[in-house]
Amino acid sequence: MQPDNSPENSHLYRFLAENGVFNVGPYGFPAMQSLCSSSSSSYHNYPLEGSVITDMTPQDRALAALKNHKEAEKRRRERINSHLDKLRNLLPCNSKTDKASLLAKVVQRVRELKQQTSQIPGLETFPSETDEITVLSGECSSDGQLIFKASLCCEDRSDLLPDLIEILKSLHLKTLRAEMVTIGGRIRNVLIVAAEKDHSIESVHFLQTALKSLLERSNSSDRSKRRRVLDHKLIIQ
Amino acid sequence: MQPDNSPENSHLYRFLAENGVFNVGPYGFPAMQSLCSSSSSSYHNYPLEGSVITDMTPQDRALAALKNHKEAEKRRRERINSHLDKLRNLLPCNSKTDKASLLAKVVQRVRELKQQTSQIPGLETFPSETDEITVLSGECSSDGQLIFKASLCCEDRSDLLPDLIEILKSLHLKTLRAEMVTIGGRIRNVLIVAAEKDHSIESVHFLQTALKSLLERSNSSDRSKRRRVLDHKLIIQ
DNA sequence: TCACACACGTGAGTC
DNA sequence: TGACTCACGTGTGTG
Repeated sequence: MQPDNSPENSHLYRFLAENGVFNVGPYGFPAMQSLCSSSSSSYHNYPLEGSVITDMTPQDRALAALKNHKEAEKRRRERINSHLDKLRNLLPCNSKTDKASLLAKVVQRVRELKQQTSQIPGLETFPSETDEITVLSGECSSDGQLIFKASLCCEDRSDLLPDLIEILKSLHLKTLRAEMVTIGGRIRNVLIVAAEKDHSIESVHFLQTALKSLLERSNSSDRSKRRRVLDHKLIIQ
Repeated sequence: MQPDNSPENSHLYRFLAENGVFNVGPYGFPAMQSLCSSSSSSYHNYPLEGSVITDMTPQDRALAALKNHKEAEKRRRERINSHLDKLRNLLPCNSKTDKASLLAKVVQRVRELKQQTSQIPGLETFPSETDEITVLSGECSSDGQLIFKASLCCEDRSDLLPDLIEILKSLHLKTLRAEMVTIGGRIRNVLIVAAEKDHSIESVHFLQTALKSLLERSNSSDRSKRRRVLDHKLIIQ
């Protein structure tokens, strides 16, 4: 913890004091009401808001900005550290492991887990009774593309595939691998797709919502008209 | 980037200069040979090592320490940031996502992946043809315990279970759940174990090596004596 | 202009 | 003692 007589703001304060611009407070600070609260409702706290805004000298403004900056930076640090603490609880390490080692563990763990989930040969491809959508982001390839896996499980219908292809086309996603398994009128689609890195986040998000609407369209269609589709397994690679 | 006329070391430098202790260099720094190299062979770089170590005044020592400190801190930052960059490539985000958002994504992703790997009902528990050991660290519970999963797949033998129990007892691991599946003379053991948080990392490591030696013991035993064990599935919960 | 994110150098604490 | 980590306030760049 920084003591109260710390040299923070030293240059500005010294300059301002030497030029007799204002009377400094007991800690070298001008008396200034802090409206900062611990409530999360207001993300931004303007220290002078609502109080004496009238006749603010440029020096006052600079000081207020500095104070604001200082507090914002503190909030930023707290945000980062809170996530690090979450990761500490998510991984096998005590609360005292340092940031670098923690992040090294996280990298290793994410790689492990990704490898594990990718090594599920049969189970993931089998159609289940419940509707599912998963869009799993993968690693970035060296040429700036993002490769990810999308899985969709729902009632089978004849125009599902054209709809799916339309979605992929409109999102400029390149299908590297497609696996389709149907059984008992249900279908599971597992796609390995490549997206431009620049729009990867948006693509993943858009694909997820597009698949959701696709699934809702399937559910809203008349169930009584359900055709019996021949069970088959199709892998395009 | 900090400009050369930055006020860094201002207090110390001013103090030293005002007391005429040394002649400052062109940037306010005393002329000092930096032996810092970019080679990774020497992790620590002592700026005055190998040069004029004789007649070091206390001020020189303080300055050298400060310089050392500054450089060490820079290395620390670089280490942390390099791990963050790795995570950026591991996740679906471009290189410009800020630290806090990146870490938020990482937390979310690790949770996703952990949930996925835990939801593999049949495949993971089925004995495979090859020997396997996996010790997967899990989340820390609120009371400071680390819960993790250990999986062992090898040839079945009558004294495997006693050996396993012995290992768990010696490592002070509490078995919360044990699942055993045998088929064709092979066995898969999946254990959910709790370890004290203080020794969690060591426990995970020790368990891994203990299981490895257990597996080697199985392999070195005479294969011709292999009994035919009745296939069964046993779940203790 | 200003809110935000980052790197930096530094004081403090820990082992 | 010194090597190490961390929080802090600050300067700077960006949108």
